Amino acid sequence: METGGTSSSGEGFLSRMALNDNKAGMEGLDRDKINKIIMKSSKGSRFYENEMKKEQQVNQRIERMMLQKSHITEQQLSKAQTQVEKMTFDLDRVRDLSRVIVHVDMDAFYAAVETRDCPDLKDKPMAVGSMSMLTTSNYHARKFGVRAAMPGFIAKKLCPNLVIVPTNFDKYREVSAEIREIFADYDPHFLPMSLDEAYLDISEHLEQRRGWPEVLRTHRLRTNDTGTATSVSVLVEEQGDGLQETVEGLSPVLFEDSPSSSCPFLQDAPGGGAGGDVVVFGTCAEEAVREMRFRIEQKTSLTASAGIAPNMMLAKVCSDKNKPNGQYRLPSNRQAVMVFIQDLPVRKVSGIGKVTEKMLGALGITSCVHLGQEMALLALLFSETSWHHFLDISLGLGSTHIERDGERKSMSTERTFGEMSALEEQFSLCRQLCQDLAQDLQKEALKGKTVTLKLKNVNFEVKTRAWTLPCAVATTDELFAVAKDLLKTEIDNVSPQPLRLRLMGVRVSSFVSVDDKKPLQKSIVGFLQQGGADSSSPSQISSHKPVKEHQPKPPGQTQPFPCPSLVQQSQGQEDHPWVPSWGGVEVGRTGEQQQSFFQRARAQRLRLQAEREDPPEDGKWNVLETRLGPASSATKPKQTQTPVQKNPNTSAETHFSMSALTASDNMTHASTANSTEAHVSTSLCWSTELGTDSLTCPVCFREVHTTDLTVFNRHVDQCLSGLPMEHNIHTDTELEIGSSVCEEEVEIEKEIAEGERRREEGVMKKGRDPLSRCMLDSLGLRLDSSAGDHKGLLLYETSTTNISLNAVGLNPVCLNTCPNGGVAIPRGTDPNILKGSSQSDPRVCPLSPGRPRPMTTPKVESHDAREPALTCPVCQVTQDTDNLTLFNQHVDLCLNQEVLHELEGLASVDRTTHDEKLAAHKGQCFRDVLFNDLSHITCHYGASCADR
DNA sequence: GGGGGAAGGACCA
DNA sequence: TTCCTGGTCCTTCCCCC
Repeated sequence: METGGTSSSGEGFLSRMALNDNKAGMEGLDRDKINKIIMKSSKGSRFYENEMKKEQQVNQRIERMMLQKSHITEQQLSKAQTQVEKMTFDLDRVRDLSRVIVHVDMDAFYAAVETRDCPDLKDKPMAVGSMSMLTTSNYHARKFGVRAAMPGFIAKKLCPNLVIVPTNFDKYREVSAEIREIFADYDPHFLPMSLDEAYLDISEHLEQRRGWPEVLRTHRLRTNDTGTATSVSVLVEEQGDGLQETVEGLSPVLFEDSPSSSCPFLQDAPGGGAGGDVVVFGTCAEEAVREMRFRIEQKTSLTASAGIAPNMMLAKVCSDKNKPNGQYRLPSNRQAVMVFIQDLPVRKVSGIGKVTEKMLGALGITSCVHLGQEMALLALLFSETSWHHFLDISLGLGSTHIERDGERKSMSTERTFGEMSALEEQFSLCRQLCQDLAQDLQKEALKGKTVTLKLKNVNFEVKTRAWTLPCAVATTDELFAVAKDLLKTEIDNVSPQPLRLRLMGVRVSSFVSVDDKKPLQKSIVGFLQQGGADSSSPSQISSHKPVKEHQPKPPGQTQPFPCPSLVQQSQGQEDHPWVPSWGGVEVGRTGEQQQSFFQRARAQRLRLQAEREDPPEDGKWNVLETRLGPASSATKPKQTQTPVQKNPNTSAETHFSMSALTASDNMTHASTANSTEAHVSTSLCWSTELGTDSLTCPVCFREVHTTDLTVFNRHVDQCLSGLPMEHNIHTDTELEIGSSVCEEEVEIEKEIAEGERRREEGVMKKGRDPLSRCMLDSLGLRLDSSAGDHKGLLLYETSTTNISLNAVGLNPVCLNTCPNGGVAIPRGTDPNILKGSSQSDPRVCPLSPGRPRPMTTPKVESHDAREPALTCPVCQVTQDTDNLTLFNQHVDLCLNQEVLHELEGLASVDRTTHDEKLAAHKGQCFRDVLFNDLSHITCHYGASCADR
């Protein structure tokens, strides 16, 4: 078949942009004339330039292929031929011709619906879509070369009288639902491919149908207002197994010459078509399909075409054979299939697009018969997957089993727009997309681990950037936390030039296993964010099973952020949906917002999980700083301690440095001294105060008498690190004081490193984990020597029980003896936050001195790890297992129940009172704010930290 | 060398 | 002036084990 792909490169235009007339109603057009108009309209545009680039890439691919072909020896070819023949024999032997598969496709669906609802359009060339893009066109328009996937403005040049009707998907969905009701009568498990198309396996229906009395195959003809019948269906007798081709009347909606009332067979309908009022259909496959199409037409006034064949691939091709308003049956025998395949152009086969067509064309393959002849060559030039597919096609093989309820692999949303360069707009859109996607995910109760950002710049170059997390995410904030970092990376990559976008999309994939698809548990974080954008959204912190997953390394320089933050945004961002959260306070026109301790702790947990799966190369566990990946130079992330740069596109009021966007990720980062480490500073840039001689620290709320943003940022870093009040720095000269804390951290790190080293050497004993000791020491707490081999985790945050205890490295032995009697704080937690309590009694919450621990998890009275039975510390029921994994799962479940219970209790928290108390804390140190924040959780126990 | 993630692209409706 | 959207699958490259 002569196609635009194989012959037009020398004709002065791009073959990939040439008219694709591989569509019903487009036969016999003046392709040259149409192509000239298309090229004239497109040439010089960015789109055209990009298409040219793509065309060159395909040409290069073909060149490489041809080069490869020239090196193939006779021996190789002969060997491949043997392989192909063997495989052909095997495939033929198991060929399944027993099923009757039907592919039904509505004729020019959207256009037909619009024409039905507006009969004036019937005689006019029309298309559905916009000046930017058409989704479909009617058959009048196709005569001008106007087709789906063509920009409206080009279509207008081809056909100046073209009427373009905007899409109305709600309407199409309604009609689609009506059609699907009919499909279900023939195959309750039919497979819808889109609103207007479906595959059905009618084998079972046909078996039943053979025994049906005539009355069950009789359908009444709907009449219009004038009493004339509207059907255009044709009835035919069964004709054995020969090829049957039946072209019928055209759609009454689409075509003027619809032979509706004059249809002769209605009077002479075989099998008892009674007086033109009713139609009786036969029992064979064709009759069943005809009946289906008849009913569709009677119900919707729209026509459908259908293909009947022994497999899906052939059925699809057959449905196109007699379009519109026709059907074609390919008999179920090998000979008929092979005859049918012989002259079939490869492009007609679903799965072979313009690129594959062009590549095959370069090898002289245009029809399926060539495909079979050159299979040995194809086996040497294409991947196994590809040539196996080609072999199937050449033999007329396809799927005979309609895959029902196929599992969704990904979900995404994307938007195309005019050029967008302003950062605020980009981040705002990014958040909007995340929000839309989160809603969609919620509808299907899905959560995924891979978040992908798709960007198309004004030159039509598409980039995708993905990040895979250790646990599944689904909420707006979680998605945005990742997406915004990916976006920021791309912005940085082109900086100082703006990122000029025309499309942005967000996708989630790597959905968690079916077991985890149960309705998502509401987390406390989500709960506390009532009033936020998706307060009802479930949170996806939960990961019952310990995640055993390889944490990918950043893909080279293009991935400056190995683990995008998962720090939640707080509420109150309506004015600036993209405004980042950082350090517990958010700044912007929306004012100051508190970020909960749990949000930060959660980010730490995620980091901890990541580290547990993939320890840093140097073998050290980061306790005090946010590690952003291996420190190897090849993958070392960018330093993003960005100085404030006034963006000319944004007002001073709304401008934020990009560094602020990631500040929240690094809440616990305490060391600003170690500049050689790959980390992101918690620098904050607060341009609302640019131009004044002092800046107010959003952590301690004090004025810092400096206009040097570097100095100011360092101050904020220090505050965020949780330094005691007396060490806070409020002038330029005082800044250096903070370094003493860094030394302390270095000491702790050293000890951790030593401990890890010793552990690796096998000299460590249970309960002597240096990290635990270090943490405890730093807290002034004592480690119970019987605590078992918990990995340095001291616990007190109770609300995160939807993180598996396993995931944070705590086993039931630890649970039993852990001074907190319950839940872990990941080891990444900043000890400085905990220090202030200076508690020596491990049974007392360090955050709430003098108060009982908030965690009410009952302790196990006695336990011996050697005993086969373990008693659940939550429900107190002895479990009939000695398998710790199973036991842990049970404890997880119990704890989750507890959390749900707690959530109910939380609902009664008096937030107003709390907020008032919080306001009173202004001016106090950040640690106080954190403690106060915790009162959100604890006050329902009657032990609010704020009361102290 | 195999497995798996990331990125890009082909293809479809 | 103006060229979509949402999804799946495949290929290639690269890193890690």
